[in-house]
Amino acid sequence: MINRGVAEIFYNIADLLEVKGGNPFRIRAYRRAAQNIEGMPADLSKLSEDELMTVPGIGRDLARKIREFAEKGKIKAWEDLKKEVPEGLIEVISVPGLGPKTAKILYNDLRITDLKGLEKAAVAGELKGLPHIGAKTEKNILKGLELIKKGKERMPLGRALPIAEEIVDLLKRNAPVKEISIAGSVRRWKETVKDVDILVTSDYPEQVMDMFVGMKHVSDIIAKGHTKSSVRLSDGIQVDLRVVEEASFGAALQYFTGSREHNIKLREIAVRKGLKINEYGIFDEKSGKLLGGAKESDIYELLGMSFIEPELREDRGEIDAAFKRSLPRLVSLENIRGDLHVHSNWSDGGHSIKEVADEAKRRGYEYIALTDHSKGLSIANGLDEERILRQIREIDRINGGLKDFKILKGIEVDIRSDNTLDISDDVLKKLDIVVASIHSGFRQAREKITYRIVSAMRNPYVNIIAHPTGRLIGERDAYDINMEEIFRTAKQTRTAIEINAFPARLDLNDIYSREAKRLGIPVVISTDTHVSGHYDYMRYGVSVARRAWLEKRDVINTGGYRDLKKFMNIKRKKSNPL
DNA sequence: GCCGTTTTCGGCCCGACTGTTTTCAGTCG
Repeated sequence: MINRGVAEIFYNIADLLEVKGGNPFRIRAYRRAAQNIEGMPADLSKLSEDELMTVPGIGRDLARKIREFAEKGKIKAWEDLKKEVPEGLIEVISVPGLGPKTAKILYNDLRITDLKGLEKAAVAGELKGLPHIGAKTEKNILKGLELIKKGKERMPLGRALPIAEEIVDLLKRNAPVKEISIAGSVRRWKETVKDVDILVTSDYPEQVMDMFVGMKHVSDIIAKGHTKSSVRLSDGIQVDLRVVEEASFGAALQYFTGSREHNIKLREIAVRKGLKINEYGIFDEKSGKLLGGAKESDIYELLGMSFIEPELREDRGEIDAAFKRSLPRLVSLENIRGDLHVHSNWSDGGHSIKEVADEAKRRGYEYIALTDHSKGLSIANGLDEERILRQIREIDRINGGLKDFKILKGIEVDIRSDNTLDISDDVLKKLDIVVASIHSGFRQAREKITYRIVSAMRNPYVNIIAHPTGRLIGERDAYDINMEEIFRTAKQTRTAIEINAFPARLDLNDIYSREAKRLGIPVVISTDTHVSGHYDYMRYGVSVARRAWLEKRDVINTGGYRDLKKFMNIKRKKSNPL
């Protein structure tokens, strides 16, 4: 799989060209190609030049470069470019407020080629006096350098969304706002985000801005204007607030939700139709007449397409589908009828089985699968065969006292490093549902780790593979596995793949989940709940499914208890024809 | 560098804010 490598090279070429001051559209072309490659589950190295050219954003030239990389492991044009431009300059333009033009001046006039040199010159006060650089800019550059040292780049959605919701709540209560909405990548539920965007309408924009920049946790006011302000909170996250007129709210919401690529495409289409879109509305190009923009749907309607849900706005085919009126009806949180990955205090959960069940029922679920850890995870007090049998009896007893709710007897069985499961089939077959997952040996070779998962799926009692790639966002990469083979086996064996809703996991991710749907592989969305508050994470799991274009029928736990039992039995019957 | 029911060449989204500037360039989203 060379996709990741190629995408990184294209991003790098774009950065180098930017520092060099290249054609901005050429730079955009590289970034767009890189982004599209990242969103592709198919292995690039297996595609011919002509096949590559069918990928949006890849033409003859980039197709050749990809083939070159696939065959020789390097790209000459990139090697040449690297010789030409000092690589440290890429870091230099990563300093907030410092762009390619300034970097060029710094390089030409002061021979600054990296962050170290930049800091030295800034501290010495050598920057001010250069064209377009004064004392204030120099100070801002020093500030930006500090920020980089703290290493605040992208943060997981699980951290950004609660912050966004808190600020929305604060503004609603304390500022004269009318309409208010989260926008940006948070509204698209992107798994990591760079900043938080909030949009409001108000008759008193100045008051809203004052209130906003005066919030308790604001450590830095980056900008403050009539319609737009930006602050940095003490934990490093940047929050942007925009105030618009009510007549523009929809257009602004559309615009500030992005993604950038999605918006650029829409605007290009608008231009071709003699229309103009900006954050204030959608206009007739010639007369300048406002045609719409109070509602977000105005934009899509006037372009002649279906409304596109924010989660789909990544320029991954949604615009074509919206024109053809063939967008999916996305699965929603309300569709979820139970949680199939839940822990109790029998292993490392925080509550008793009864408490875990009561909480799920209170939230409107019809069932849960109790899937405590198995003995391989001794650190989590995993269950051995004997305790599993005891737990089965205990669940039967509790189920007897529950109305309109079922606890499925399950286990999160450990797939050991030697491919075996750590619980015998004799015990697994007594359970309603078996979830299998890897908790050790992450660094094994690709073939080996793939084979472990494939072996688990071939076990007739294993229904679901939990957190299939093992990644922890921002902490640990996915283990090196052959997803194609895993998907193939999942399909053959009728084993479901989990979208683990834990915000640090979101595993499968959106791209693989979309591929799973394309291949017809059953998907479940589960929270991996350890304490009752974790049930709240379901919305993150659903967001991954929505970003993957999944519909209700693609997700097993949107069905009722009977459907669920039916799904589990298909595999057992298939494996045991008698 | 990509792309085409206007185009195989000449386009390529659009505006806010800051800081350095007397009218605008640079950066950002």
